[in-house]
Amino acid sequence: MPATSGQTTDMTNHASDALTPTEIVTRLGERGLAASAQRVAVYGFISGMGEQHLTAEELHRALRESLPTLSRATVYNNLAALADAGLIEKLDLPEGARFGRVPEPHVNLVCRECGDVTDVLVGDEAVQRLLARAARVGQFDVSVASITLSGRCRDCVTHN
Amino acid sequence: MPATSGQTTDMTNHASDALTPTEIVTRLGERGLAASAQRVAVYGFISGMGEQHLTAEELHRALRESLPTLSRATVYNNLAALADAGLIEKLDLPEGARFGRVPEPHVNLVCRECGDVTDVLVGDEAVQRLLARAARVGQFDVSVASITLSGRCRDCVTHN
DNA sequence: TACAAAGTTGTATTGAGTCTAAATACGGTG
DNA sequence: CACCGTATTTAGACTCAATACAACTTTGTA
Repeated sequence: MPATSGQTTDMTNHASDALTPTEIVTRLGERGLAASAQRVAVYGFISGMGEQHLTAEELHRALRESLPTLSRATVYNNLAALADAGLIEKLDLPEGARFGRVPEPHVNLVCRECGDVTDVLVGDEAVQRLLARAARVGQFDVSVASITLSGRCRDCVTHN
Repeated sequence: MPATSGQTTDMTNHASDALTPTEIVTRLGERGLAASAQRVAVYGFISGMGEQHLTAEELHRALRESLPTLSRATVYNNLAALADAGLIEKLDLPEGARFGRVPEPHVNLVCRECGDVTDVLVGDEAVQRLLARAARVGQFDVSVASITLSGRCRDCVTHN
């Protein structure tokens, strides 16, 4: 199964909306996170990544090109710290976790056949109301919300 | 971290709405799944489980009491088959997958501190409309939808 | 600059989930 | 009911994403 095809393309990372180094340092400071070179690199890379969702290993490989001594543990540490702080999104999928930037409220579409993960933006109000109600009824202090649909993407439906 | 506390209590499995053996066999047949003793046991156990969500290992341990030779692989095989058929729900969480019965449209609340997983039923229409829109916009053939909130449950908020 | 707290590194280790090949059970057919 | 092809089960070996550890380095602050 080509579980990861579709995510690994175009690692070149020059999306127009990548954060500037200054913005990155500021945001980290706001959450009480130190601005180590490694953390800045991880966050910067993801913030300029587009809609893709990459695995920790893929990010490690990509980041090692500019930071050759970057360790696997550090990548995992920082992904956890950034996700806890709400600066990036962590997706728990059957084949392992994937990480991406945090866009507007959205729904994740995961294709079971090709493994592709895409986002669909949805109207704010509907989601917010739904989630707020669930949190209230369940007496829950929500920190992260995640909506995921799994099935077959358009390409896989038409092709097979 | 007591990651699994709260799920492992009361394995005794006598919820009032457990399916009868006949119902189980029928439902399996409808989806083209053979009614092996092991599969019937797995499905039967989960259908009578209440709102809990257990790991594959927890289910394996519980089921072994009545089926001592039941292998780990078989539990995994059947959980995958049942989840694919939509007869049970699979939840991909950071610490591993958990399985439960499929109730009405609902939101899963996952506590990061005690690991507890609970469901909140939500009005059908709101969710359905939201998911339908996402599927249409993303040109996606949906088979499973999952809404998960993570944060702190009421007990953990008041206790710490 | 100096110091405690936070972060990093590389390696060893864990453990959920998968794979394999041989044995067995299922369900339809004559 | 006896048969056969297919699906399923089993036990154990194996994979590899993710974590733990302990020594070392950097960051933020006074």
